[in-house]
Amino acid sequence: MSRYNAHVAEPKWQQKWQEAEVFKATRDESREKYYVLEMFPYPSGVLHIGHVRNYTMGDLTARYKRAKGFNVFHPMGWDAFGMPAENAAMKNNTHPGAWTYQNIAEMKNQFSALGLSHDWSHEFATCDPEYYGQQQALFLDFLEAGLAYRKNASVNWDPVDMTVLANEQVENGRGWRSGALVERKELTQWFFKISDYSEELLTALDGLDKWPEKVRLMQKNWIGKSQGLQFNFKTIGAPSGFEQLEVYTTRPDTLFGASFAAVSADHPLAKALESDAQVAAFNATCRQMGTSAEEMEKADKIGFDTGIKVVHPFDASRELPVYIANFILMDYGTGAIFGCPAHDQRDLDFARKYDLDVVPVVSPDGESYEITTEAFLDAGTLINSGFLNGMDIDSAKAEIIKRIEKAGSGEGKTNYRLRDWGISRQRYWGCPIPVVHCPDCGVVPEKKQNLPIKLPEDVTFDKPGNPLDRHPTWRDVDCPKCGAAAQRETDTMDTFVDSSWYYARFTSDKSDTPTNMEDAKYWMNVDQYVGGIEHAILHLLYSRFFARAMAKTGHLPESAIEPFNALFNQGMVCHETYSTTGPDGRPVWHSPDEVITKDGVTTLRSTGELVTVGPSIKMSKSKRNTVDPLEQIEQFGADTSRWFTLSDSPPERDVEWTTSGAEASWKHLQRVWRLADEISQCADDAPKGASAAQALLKATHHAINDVTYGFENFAFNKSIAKLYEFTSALAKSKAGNAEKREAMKIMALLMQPVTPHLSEEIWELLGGTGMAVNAPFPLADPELLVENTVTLPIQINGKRRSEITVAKDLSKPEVEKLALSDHAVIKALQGNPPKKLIVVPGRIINVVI
RNA sequence: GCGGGCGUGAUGGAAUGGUAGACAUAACAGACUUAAAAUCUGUGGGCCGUAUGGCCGUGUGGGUUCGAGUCCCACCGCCCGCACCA
Repeated sequence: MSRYNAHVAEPKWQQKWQEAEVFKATRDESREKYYVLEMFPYPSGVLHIGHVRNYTMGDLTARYKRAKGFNVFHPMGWDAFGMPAENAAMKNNTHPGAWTYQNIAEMKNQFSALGLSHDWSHEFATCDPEYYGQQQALFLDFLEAGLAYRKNASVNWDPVDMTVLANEQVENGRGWRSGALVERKELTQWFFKISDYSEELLTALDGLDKWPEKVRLMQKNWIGKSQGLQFNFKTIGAPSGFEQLEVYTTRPDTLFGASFAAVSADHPLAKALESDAQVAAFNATCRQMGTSAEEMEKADKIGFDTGIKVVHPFDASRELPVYIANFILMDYGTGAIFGCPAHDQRDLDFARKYDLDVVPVVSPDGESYEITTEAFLDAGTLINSGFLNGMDIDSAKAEIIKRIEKAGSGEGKTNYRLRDWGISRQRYWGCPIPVVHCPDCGVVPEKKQNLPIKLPEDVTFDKPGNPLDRHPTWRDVDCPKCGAAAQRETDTMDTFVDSSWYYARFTSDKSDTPTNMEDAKYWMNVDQYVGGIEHAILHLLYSRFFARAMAKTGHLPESAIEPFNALFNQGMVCHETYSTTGPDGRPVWHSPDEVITKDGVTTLRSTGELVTVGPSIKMSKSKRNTVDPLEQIEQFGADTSRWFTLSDSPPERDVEWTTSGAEASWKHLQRVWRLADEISQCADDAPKGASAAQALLKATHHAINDVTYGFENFAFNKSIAKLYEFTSALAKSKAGNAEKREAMKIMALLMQPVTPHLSEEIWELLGGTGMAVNAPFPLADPELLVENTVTLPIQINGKRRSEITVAKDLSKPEVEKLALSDHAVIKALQGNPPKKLIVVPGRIINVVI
């Protein structure tokens, strides 16, 4: 009996697949395509166990769909720009490019060891000039279409990394990489006009029915649509140019409850008043305030009374004080509000502090009442509100908007939280923004024939900041328009730009335009996208915007504006933690291979010291609870890792990596191999018994049916469970060897998307035609899934008491008769008729007494 | 604060409103073995009972239903996202 040796079999089959180019996809209009894509990795140089899970799931889908007859497109590439390369360059005195391409080479080897069915012929890295040159072409088209523009904006500035950070890269007021306190800074930056698509990006979410509900909701909240009224107050005592103050509100119905107005410290009015030292000092205080969650929780509402008043639009006798307040955001609405303390908690807190009026204008019962410490936010009837009295909130909103619009001092307005996407980064290792700054012509787009604008090779990272900025021979150029001495834009693009269209580039990666319409029409959209939930908003929202912008500029068909038909977010891989107590009383973490568990006691291998076993949490370097996928492959082979990451836990949930679980997977695969080996060594004898053969056939088709269901529905753990069952059934079967051989061949094909190498070995051993990877996926025969008899549980008053086995299509009256003659039922009825008798055909019987 | 999700054996988890705990892990017992490993077989929610069997059981309390892990209401706990968004 031979033992299955993964270390020999796996490289062998990987090579055979490669030689036969089985995963190479070519456009073929006569076949239905299926585009499977996993979020492409950052080439850190190290394959993580999380990659294994992500790419195994995508690979399973790709292999399964291939076996189902689809023309599967499964490309792979590298998200290769970004700061780690610059940091490595600084640390090791290398070039970011050299470091990156070295990592790519290493990671590609590690990926191939997993036996993934990628079509590498489309491979690119986003740092290839052929890729980012096309990205520059897209930028120029976006610029021409008005989708890219430059403006002065207040941005998050990381003083250590010396670059702008996106809002999401700021955590608790600190730069996510450097940990430095982030500063607000006014800079002229490039933006993409994603806000043009706010409404469309929101409404189109409804159509993404194969996306997780959670992701759609997160995007919806992120876009943050609100409907309200934007209008002008007349001011009294304001500086020249500020005769009016424009505010935004979603509660125009509460206008009669207004007791103050407030503006942001960054509002033009607040700035105009800064000649007053007190105002300047107050504004400075506001700007310094932390933006972290706890700080905001604790922060008091503070305000500065400017002495300016605004006049109530419907009661000229009422004048409201205008404050500068720390809780008003400049970049939402108009940066100015009116405060209605009775119906807004913040306004109430503020009013209590500065002793302002609190007048309820919405009442639950139509009667007036006192507001104490909590604002009233529910629905109700308008009171204390002149012409609005007696109306409900919606009518009152409509009425106010109507009157304000009639008076010409404002209009109903929809606002979105989503802001334009700032893409300028003061970094070297990114895609250069292809424009030139000319003293005479201003901002001049680079000519397309000059693309790509390549990054210079001769750069140093011995100083902080952007090396492009201090690279005169690269920076100083002639103006493309007038030829005068000018300077290149030295900012590069946010790396999220790179990943916003790579899926489209894969469809025609050699094209000298960003895409090729014919290819894009055939291959787009991505039918199944697989990746982590951490990209729920940014990457996926940016990609949705990009696809629309590319359609508008003629680079994608209209049908591809939602680039990902289906999205799946896989869970993380977790592991127990192991710690001992160090001399300073703090925990010392140990890696899984440093400890040993025997008889339920976990100790250190080296010293025998007792180890505290912590809960299973996300693998991280700091807790040292990582397992190295390469070591796992070394020990058990890739198929075992693939099998284990898919078993036990549902794909969307976190999976716990245990040594025993990995070993058990390995043992099971060995068992399958042994079974196949035994079958291969027996002559095909005459059928032993028709009933055993029939039972095996039925078990086989149930397995086909159930495994298929799991593969189709991202319930891979259930498919694995069914494969375990099928293995047991086959091992115990008394059917003849010919029947067992057929069952085992079907087993190999069912397992092929999960354990492709082992499947090939078994397929070959049992004389399958060609390679298993090219064999069609088995199809269940519906005839073999139905049973002739069915066992019906009998409940008495909803509790299971007995069961009867009857013919599948026995009539309901017959079943009732049989049920009533069951010994448990007779005993329970004691001669009385049942109150009710429920028979659910093929399911259950319930006797109510 | 707002929004969303989840609570099932020692553990990961199964269960179109219809026999709760499939499958797997850990554990225990047995077979094989001089022994171990490997392999195979079996037991496996709790309590009572020799047993047929009975009672209880899916975070807690209620409800709908012939029947609830599943649907509805309230509460408790945990997790995630957003957060001074007017």
